[in-house]
This record gives sequence, structure tokens and C-alpha cells, in this order.
Amino acid sequence: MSKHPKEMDVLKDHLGKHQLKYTRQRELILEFFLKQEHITAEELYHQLSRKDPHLGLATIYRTLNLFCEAGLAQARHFGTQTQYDNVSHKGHHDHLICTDCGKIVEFENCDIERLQEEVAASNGFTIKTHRLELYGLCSRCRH
Amino acid sequence: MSKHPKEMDVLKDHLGKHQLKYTRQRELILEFFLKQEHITAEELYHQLSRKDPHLGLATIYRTLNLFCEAGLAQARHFGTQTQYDNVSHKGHHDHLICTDCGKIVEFENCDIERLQEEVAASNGFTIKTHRLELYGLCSRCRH
DNA sequence: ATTGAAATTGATAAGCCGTCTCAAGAACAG
DNA sequence: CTGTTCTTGAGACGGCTTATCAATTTCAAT
Repeated sequence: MSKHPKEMDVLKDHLGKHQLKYTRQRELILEFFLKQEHITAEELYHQLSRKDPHLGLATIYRTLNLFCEAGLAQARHFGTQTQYDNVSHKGHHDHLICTDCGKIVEFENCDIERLQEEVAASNGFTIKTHRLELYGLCSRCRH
Repeated sequence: MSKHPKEMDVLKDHLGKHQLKYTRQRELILEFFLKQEHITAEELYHQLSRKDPHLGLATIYRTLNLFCEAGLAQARHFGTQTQYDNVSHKGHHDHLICTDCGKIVEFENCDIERLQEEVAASNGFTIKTHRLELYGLCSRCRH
């Protein structure tokens, strides 16, 4: 019994539409992926190696890319590392990043999202996703 | 006589503050970098190899990173490649990116910027830079 | 101008991250 | 069940970026 029936359905739907198969690995990776807000392929690999020591890193990468295509995840580059965001669990969120201590605050702002839609529309675009990152100093590091 | 006295000053100021030196290569790379809106390290390398065939690729990378630290450039990852944006020449701008054909439209929106400031302030942050990318389909690719 | 300490450069080696390859195994329609 | 097709795991591979290091250049102090 999965704890994430909704996301599981999204995955199965995507698999069905693209002649892909439902595998034990994909189910396992999804289950662990959904436990976090965002994670790197490497971290997920380590978490899962306890559960299934034979799971390959390549499979993690392949599956995370699959999740991106299915709309369950979104890749995000933070400096040198690539984070895969869980976008299905809660709504899309953006990031405030302290360039000094590395602290990350997540936020959501409907007004900004609405303005983004307006900008896109006036340029003939239809937005699928977006990425907004604000870099600066947090209150602690400003001093 | 440089054609970019203002940016040159920003660079010299940064160099002075960090015990770094003003070199022929840094001047040359800055001059070419400022000619474009955004460019990859590889492209810049090719452009410059005509002017100075002995300039190394590593120096290009080092110098572009230096420009980022000085606030003259900003690195942006688009798919597999890294673009270095010229952020000093004109005001900061954001990007609309077509996920189908790769078309990039630049835009600027004061209202969004103002809201960003508000979000940052309410979280105790002071913004230095930001990055906003909207991904979707352009009018041509929507059909 | 000369000198000398410190930073920079160029060439290349090395590293990292993610993808590709391919034989063996698993899924699923008929 | 059976056959076809997709997936997996392991490691090789590839592109992009950084590290290494001896030779060179910068620049402040003579």
C-alpha cells in the first residue's frame, strides 16, 4: 500500500501514455523521493542503498528525469549541484538564498506568479514552469 | 582607451579590494565579454583566440568567475551549457525560454522586482541579485 | 629603473557529474 | 505461457570545469 496514491497515479498515467513500464525500482524511488522537499541524485542513492543495495546510480538519474517529464519533479541547479524538487507534494515554491551562510528560505507569492503570466502572455508564451531565486544576505549575515 | 570605462572601474575596484592584479588578459577578456549580452566560456575562447592565440581556456573560466564575483557577470545554466550574462551593460533582465525550440526572450518588469524586494524584506533578506526564468512554449511552438 | 614578493598564466592533467552501452532480467499483452 | 519490448545494473565514456605547477608578469617598495 503506497502512502502517496495521488502521485503514484500521476506516474502510472505517464508510464501508460509513453509505453513505459511500472517497475519495482520506480515505485521505490518515487516513495523515497516524495519524502523530501528536494534532494540530489547522490543523496537519494545513499538513502536507497540501505533499502536495496543493488540499485544503480544510473537508475536514480534515469528515474528522476522521468519524474521531471511526468511533472512530479523539477531539476534545479544550485551552484555546482543539481537538486530535484518535489513539486507535487506542495505547490510550487521559490527560493531566497543567503550568499554568505548558504541558508535557504522557501516562499510562494501569488502576485509574482500572476505578473509572470502577464509578461509571458504579452510575449506570446505559455508558461509551464518557472524558477525564481533571490540571492542576498540574511538578517544574521548582514552584520 | 577602453570603450567601457565604467565596467573597467568596477573590475579595478574589485581587484584592488582583493589583492588581485590588473593583467592584459583580464582587460582583453572584459572588453570582449562586454560586447555581448550573454556568452559561454567556449564561445568567448574562440572569439579571443583570433586576438590572442595563446590565451588559455582555463584563464577564460577563471576570469569569468572573477567577473561574477565582481558583479559584472552572472552564470546561468541552461540545459547542459553555462551562459555568462553581462549584467552591467544594461539593467538586469530575466528570461523567457521556449522549452521546444530553445528561443530566449529577455524582459524586465519593475513590478516583479518590487514584489521580490517585499518578499525578501519580510524574510529579513537584503537582495543582491536574482534570477528569474520562465519556461514554456513560444507562440510558434504551441501549435 | 630595479628588485623581489605575490599573483597570474598557459598547458595539461585530473575530477565530477551525468549519460550511454549492452547483456541479462523483468513486465505485460496476447 | 510466451514473445516482445522495456528496464536494469555495472561500468565505460564524455563534456565541462577546476586543480596543478613551473614560468611569467604585476606592482609596491626601494
